[in-house]
Amino acid sequence: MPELPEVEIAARNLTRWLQGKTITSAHIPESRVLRGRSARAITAALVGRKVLRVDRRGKWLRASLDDDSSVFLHFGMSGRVVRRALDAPTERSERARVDVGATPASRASIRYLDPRMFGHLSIESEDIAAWTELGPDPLVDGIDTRTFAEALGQRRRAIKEVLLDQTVLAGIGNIQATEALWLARIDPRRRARSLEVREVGALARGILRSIGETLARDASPEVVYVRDAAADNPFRIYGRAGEPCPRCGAPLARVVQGGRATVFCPGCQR
DNA sequence: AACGGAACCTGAAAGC
DNA sequence: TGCTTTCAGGTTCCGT
Repeated sequence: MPELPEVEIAARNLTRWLQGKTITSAHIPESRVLRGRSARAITAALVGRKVLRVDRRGKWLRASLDDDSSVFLHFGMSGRVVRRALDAPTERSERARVDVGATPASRASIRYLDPRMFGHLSIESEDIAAWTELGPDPLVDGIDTRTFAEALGQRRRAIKEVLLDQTVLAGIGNIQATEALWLARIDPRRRARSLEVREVGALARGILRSIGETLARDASPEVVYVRDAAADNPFRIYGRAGEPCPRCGAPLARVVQGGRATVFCPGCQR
């Protein structure tokens, strides 16, 4: 379930699990998530390498290894990383596994799971275009309103669709775009270039707020009681078409833009 | 160049 | 209950 906040959590976890550690073994079956090299070649390139650091930009992860190569990982729609005991059984959706740790207490198995296989995993000697061509990352770089406004001013498409373009801002997905537009009271169907400067500012704040709240929630999962219905969907309007707008009470509407569902409030998003 | 739509996949939930 | 349909938080490619 990966937009920027989830990938940021994964980056923090991978840093804790892998930074400074040497990969003692790797188990990688052939699958379509692997790019450029065979499973066998990727496995061989990983074993014996130390992980120097893990970085995130947008929805991409980059693990720098001690031979100047890097692992690039993208979660697609259904990717995630987990830590398991060394002897935990292989899971159906397991696409890659590396084992680390020199001492018995520190040994662990880090696994990339991805049932739908829309993700990407590759080893590269240079940064890939998908990484270098990303726009500013809201968490890493912040959002400069002037730069953002200039980018939006060149686009004729709907603002919602433009927010999903990773070269404008990196890391925004369907949920964050939907939530941020609601926070900013902007109709997702408006052309990007039609936004006033103050609306661009409101949108930038909405994006940072939505990402920040999702991140805080994901980083400190509260105990959720089974009977608590709100636990299912923590978002303000995403996935809530037909329900009353939490701000003005009008029924939330659903439209499809660029093949993706958009929920918005016809009452207070203008 | 820019746009809409299809394609790539599996699995969970909703519908009948 | 069980089969069928729909939908999913992403990206890329293809034809217009």
